Parts: sequence; structure tokens; C-alpha cells
Amino acid sequence: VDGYLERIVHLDMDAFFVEVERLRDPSLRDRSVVVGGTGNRGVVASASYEARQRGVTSGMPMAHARRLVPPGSVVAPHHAAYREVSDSVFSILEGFTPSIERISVDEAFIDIGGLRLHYPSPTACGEAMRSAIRENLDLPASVGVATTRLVAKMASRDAKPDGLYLVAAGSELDYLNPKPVRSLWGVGEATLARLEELGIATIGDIAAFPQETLTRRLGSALGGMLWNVAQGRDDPLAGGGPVSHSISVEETFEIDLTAIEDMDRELLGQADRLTARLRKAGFVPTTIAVKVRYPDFSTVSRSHTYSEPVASSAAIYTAARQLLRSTDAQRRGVRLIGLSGDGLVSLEGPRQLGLGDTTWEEIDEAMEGVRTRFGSDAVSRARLVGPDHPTGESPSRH
DNA sequence: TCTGGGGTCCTAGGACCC
DNA sequence: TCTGGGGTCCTAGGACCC
Repeated sequence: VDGYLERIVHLDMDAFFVEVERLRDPSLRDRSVVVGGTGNRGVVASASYEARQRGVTSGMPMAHARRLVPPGSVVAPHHAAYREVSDSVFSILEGFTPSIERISVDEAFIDIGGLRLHYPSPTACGEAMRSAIRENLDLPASVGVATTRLVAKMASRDAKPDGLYLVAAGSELDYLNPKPVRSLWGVGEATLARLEELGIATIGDIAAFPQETLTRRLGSALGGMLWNVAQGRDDPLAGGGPVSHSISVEETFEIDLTAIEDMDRELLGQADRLTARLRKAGFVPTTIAVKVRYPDFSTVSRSHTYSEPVASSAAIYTAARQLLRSTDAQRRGVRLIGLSGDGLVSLEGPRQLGLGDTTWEEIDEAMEGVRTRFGSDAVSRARLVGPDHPTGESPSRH
């Protein structure tokens, strides 16, 4: 079939968290809404277009955003609801084609090559997807259509809000050339500054720049990628989806922690949460890493790789305590502590059980069983409950 | 204004091996 | 006596994305 050259759709939900909150509470419609952490150290996760007009941007400290919007505009996030609605969106897309790559909770690439007999044009196909989401879920979505993932993703940005943008086959370079480098996937604040130093402002400027100088200044991977993209060659977004290499938890505290006992208790809770998530995903980590952010926001990490997977939450906690003590946490205090399991290996695969690990694994399994049947709050450690724990609830419940 | 949480990937130096 | 080159793993930090 002629004229069906643009077969990559990038579908991106508009202000997704905000729009889901509006489904939950219709009084939030047609006004400024900011979703994000409501504590004194929160940031904006999603802002309505009304709030954006007032200057609110994603990632902005909530303390700043609050001053830009009317009182009552800030809403705490409900991630479980976003996940549920996201699943509904993807069910709808599955109804069109199985060739879907889920990028995040609110984004997908869709290869519509197999739908050419069902829709007269790629544009008609993209509009059909937007309509299906609108009619079934009452949610706005924007769509970019192009020959490659990278260009389709940039096009969906141009389609917003609630629109569709097609970059016709053959016009990719004309589309890319005048765009600012910051709009390219992979160019953030730091790379933007370095490109500015080189006198590079647009993607066309990259295309005209000597490749060797670019890779020398930006590194071979990034420099090579950007140069190729600017020539209209490679697509850095092509290829398989992400594979899970690590699972992590972290927490920023409302008030900096200064006592090592409090930090240890935080690590203990994180070890339990991490273990539960690892277990659910069917992995066990070989490397344990602790992340610490000091009060001045400087951040360090310490990791250790073991000869055998670290199977139990008790072993993870023991490792984490040691790693924490190799930082300046006790002396300087911390605003954030994080814990991650890297070098994941499948729980199913053959592996050596450490002597003494077995009982702890059995305890973890038992705790998991209780949580599954009675809810995530049903069982915890004695050390995590009680009057001195920040999030501890009434002990009588336990 | 004062900076979340969960991830991936890259770089660079050092250790170690052949 | 002093020294190659390549490859892989580990660790730490940083950039970036949603």
C-alpha cells in the first residue's frame, strides 16, 4: 500500500497524573492543578496546562510552585491509580496491535505497519487511537507519527496538548534542523551548556559540526549519537526495551537525620521493602549499594559486590550498615538515604544458598505470605513500630 | 525556588588476567 | 631489567529520562 511510510507512533498522555486526579475529583477540572510531593521537600511531578501558564514546570520545587498557583491546587500523588489507568490505556492500544513498546506509565511506541489495511493513512490510525482513549477513559493523549522512534517522540511533543503531529517521510531533516538541541532526547542541562560553548544551538548546527571535535568534547557515545542523529541516520531509541538490572528504594527526609541509629532504622525498613520488591520481581542481587545525600545536596554512593547473591533482607541490611559507615553520614548528617540491589540474577536459576541464609529467607517468605493475605501493613518488625518511629502507627494494630 | 523516586547508560581509573 | 596490549570486572560519579 502506497503512502504508509510513517509507521511509528509515539503516544504520550497529556499531563497524565493531573488528568487521572481529575477523573477521581471532577472539581479539579478547568483550573490549576499541581501533583507532587506535598512535604516541604517535594517537587512537581505533573502540572495542568493552567498551572503551566502560571510558570509551573515539572521538577520544580513544590515550595516554589505553591507561590504560583491558587490555594488548594496542590494534590498528593496516587501512584496505584496511575498504574491502573495506565493498564487500561495499554489494553486499549493492544486492541489495535500487539506491536507496542511500553516506555513508561504514560508513553508508548507503536508500530502501525500491520494496520495499513484497517486505516487509510498513518494519521487516521493515530487519530483512531486518540479517540479510543478519549471515548473509553475520558483522557487526552497526544500522538507523533514518523518513520523513526526518535522523530515520532519529538513530534508528539509538538502535538501537545491533545493533538497529532505527522513528520512526513523524507522531511525529517527539514523538521530536525531548526529545532533547539535541548529538544533532542539525551540532551539535558549539562550537555546543553557544553554545546553552547561550542556555538551549537540547533540540531542543524550539530549536523554541520566536525564529528571528531564533537566526540572529543562530549565523549564517544554521546557525541557519536548526537552527530548521527543530526545527519538523520541512527535512531538511538531503536532496539529492545529496557532490561531490569537494578531495583532500588530511597527516601528524602523532611528533616535531616543526624543520629546513626535513625539512619540504621531507615536502612532496615528499606532492606525489607527492597527484598519484597526483589522477591516479587523474581530476582536476587549480587551487588548492594547505599546512596547518601548530605545536607548540602552533594551525593555519594558505596557499593560492594559479593561472590554469591545476597538472598535475605537480613543480609542486605547487614551489608547496607557497613556501606553506610564508609561514608561521612554520621559526621555530616543526611537528607536522603537510598538502598539498591544491582547485578540481579533470576531467583529461579541455580544458586548457592549461604549457610544461615535459609532461615531468614523463610522468614521473608512468611512475611510476604502474610502481606499478600492481610495487606502490606499486616506485619512488620518490632523495631519499625512504636512511638519513636516517624511513620509508626498505633502499636495496638499489630 | 532549593532541589522526589525509580531507573538506564556512560566514563574513568585500578585490579587482574592472559 | 623493565615493560605490551587487550579484555573484563569493580567502584564511584555523573548525565539523563519519565
